[in-house]
Amino acid sequence: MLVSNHARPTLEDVAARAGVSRATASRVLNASPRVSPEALEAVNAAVTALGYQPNRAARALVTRRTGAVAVLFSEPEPKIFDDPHFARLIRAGARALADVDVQMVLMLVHSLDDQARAHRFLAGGHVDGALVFAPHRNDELVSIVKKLPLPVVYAGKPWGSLRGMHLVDNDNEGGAVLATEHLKSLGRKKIVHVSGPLDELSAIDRLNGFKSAMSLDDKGVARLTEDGGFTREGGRKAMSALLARVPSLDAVFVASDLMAAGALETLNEAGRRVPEDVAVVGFDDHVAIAEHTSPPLTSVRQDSDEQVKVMVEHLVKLLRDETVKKKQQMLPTVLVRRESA
Amino acid sequence: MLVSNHARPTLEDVAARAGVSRATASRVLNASPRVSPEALEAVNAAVTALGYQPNRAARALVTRRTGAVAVLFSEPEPKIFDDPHFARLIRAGARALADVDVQMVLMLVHSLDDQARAHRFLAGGHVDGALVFAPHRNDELVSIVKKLPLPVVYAGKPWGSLRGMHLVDNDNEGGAVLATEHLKSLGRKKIVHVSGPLDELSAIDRLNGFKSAMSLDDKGVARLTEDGGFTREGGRKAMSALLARVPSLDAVFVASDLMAAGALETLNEAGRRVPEDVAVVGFDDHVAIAEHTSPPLTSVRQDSDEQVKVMVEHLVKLLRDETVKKKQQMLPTVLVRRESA
DNA sequence: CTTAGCGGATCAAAGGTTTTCATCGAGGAG
DNA sequence: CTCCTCGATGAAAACCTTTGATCCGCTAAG
Repeated sequence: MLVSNHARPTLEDVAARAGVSRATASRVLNASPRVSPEALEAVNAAVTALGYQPNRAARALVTRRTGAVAVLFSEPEPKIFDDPHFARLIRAGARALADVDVQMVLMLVHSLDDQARAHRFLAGGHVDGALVFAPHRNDELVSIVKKLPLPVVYAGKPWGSLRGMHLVDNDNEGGAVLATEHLKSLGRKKIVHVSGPLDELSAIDRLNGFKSAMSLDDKGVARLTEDGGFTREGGRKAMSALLARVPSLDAVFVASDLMAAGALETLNEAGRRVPEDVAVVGFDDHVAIAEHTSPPLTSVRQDSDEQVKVMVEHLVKLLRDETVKKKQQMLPTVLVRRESA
Repeated sequence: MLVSNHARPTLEDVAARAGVSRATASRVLNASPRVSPEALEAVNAAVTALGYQPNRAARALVTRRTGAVAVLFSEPEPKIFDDPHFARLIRAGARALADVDVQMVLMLVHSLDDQARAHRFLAGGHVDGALVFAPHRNDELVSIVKKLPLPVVYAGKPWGSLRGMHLVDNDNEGGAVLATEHLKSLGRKKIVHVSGPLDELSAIDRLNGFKSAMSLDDKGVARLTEDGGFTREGGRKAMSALLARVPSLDAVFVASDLMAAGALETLNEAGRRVPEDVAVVGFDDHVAIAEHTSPPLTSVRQDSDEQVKVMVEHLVKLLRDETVKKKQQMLPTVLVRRESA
């Protein structure tokens, strides 16, 4: 029967009820081997009887670990968070961390103030580790975090030296090759590319994939690609520019689904039929977008849920001081065929 | 100069350096009035010199407060989190909580397991309070949370009795009236409504607003409204059903922008021009949607950022044991005109 | 001159857990 | 029968902060 006494039971209470000392009770809770079966059972019984919950603060005080990790999103433009990709990452993080019973402390970092706050927070020892999403070039946050004596796992490659950093990346380059090869296999001859902003490494990797699959030199790249800034509107504009520059184009690989949606609008307005006149492949395979364009969008899938899951597993290992075989992991991408190519 | 000693400085160190006792140093940090100006200055100097950061665990242990609040999203269907609305709420929450220096612990609650985990967590005293987003009918999570001796502020009206509950709601009913009156003022005679799922109170409130603005009885409601389930696809289907049932309709008030996007597609396919033949008003004013439909969507704006901000302010007051004048607050909605009506 | 009052500082306890070290008892070896 | 070993347990220290009780040195009132 649950005691409805207002004060929460303490380990002392549990020990008393089980007829053992506080030390033994603690050992049971922490699954120490040096405890007799009888004691173990008695303590467990007392725990459930009293509805005992360890006091996190007290535990943290002595163990010097908090049982929480920070999840940092660095993004200078707040509106980018309307991107469904962001929601997906958060959801995946929440789930994966909950599964291992770790608190998720979410921090969104936009301004310099936010950076300072994040720094204080991380340096203050309020978390045991961090997951960092910082895709942009020369992000100050990365430099800050790097200096801290704190286990960190990055999503994708942060800008700068990767030495000793733990990260989980999607195979952006491989995905881009996949997409481009697919277009080539359809017999397309004039393939162009709408890239993401080149201050993000994922965009660069995708561009590089396109470049190598097409065997392009820098001049070719300059002619056949256009930056769409990872926005829908940017996708529209980039597509217009490419149509003007390469009127005979018959296929386009677009570095994100959102931009691809914009590009499709432009192609429609220009009277080009998809996929008859122009084949289109996107990237992200975000179903909420890809399934609702007309026609539905063929796209490269990167499994964000998996990425975050692997990041969490990786971080947990670091927290447990286990050795990790590979500091930097690469996740495969696959092509999902719909009607646009 | 920062001491690069690996161990973090403690209050004891600060006190020693300032030439006062630990107690005095503590009072300075907590802005107690009973401290001399000299002591205050000496302590502050020591704090900055050492880069001292209070140990959260130790503080939590003695004060019995954690400096963290939980943010709970209860949603049986995980995919709903792809809804941009969700990202917006999270972003607003992160910002508002960071501004008052409170940790945000995010929990997504889908399954019964998740509920149990949330219960353990909240009952375990790991947070000082909670923000709860649980729009659905008879959500078990609400009953669970209600029983806990924990300050909680709800987003919108949770199902069931509202006695003594703290909540911040948008004026859904008022917004629906606004939308409907606007359509009437345009001279429209046959106005119909695509509602949200009627197991969400926000959907019911919007339906009620429509009902009262149109002076409908239940029979009228049954004929002129259709449930679109707050999804794009649902919006399409509901619109089809309404077109079949009321072929002469000349306006529609749709209870969410996402559904409105679907409804617009259906109207296009049916050859009805918007707004000439059918005027359309949405709800949410989610720019990423409303500005990209064709034509751009007139919509009722509910300011989610503001809602969350007010929720946080409200919760903070509860945490400080301040009295709150109004337990239940209602935020106004406004009509944003674009081209669809 | 004594004493009450007061501002300001210190002392010490409390808060709940983990963990080291010592103790205790039983069982095996000599 | 005694000595050792070893496994299980308990006592107590340590983690760092807040806070009520206490104390000290002065001034103002009686």
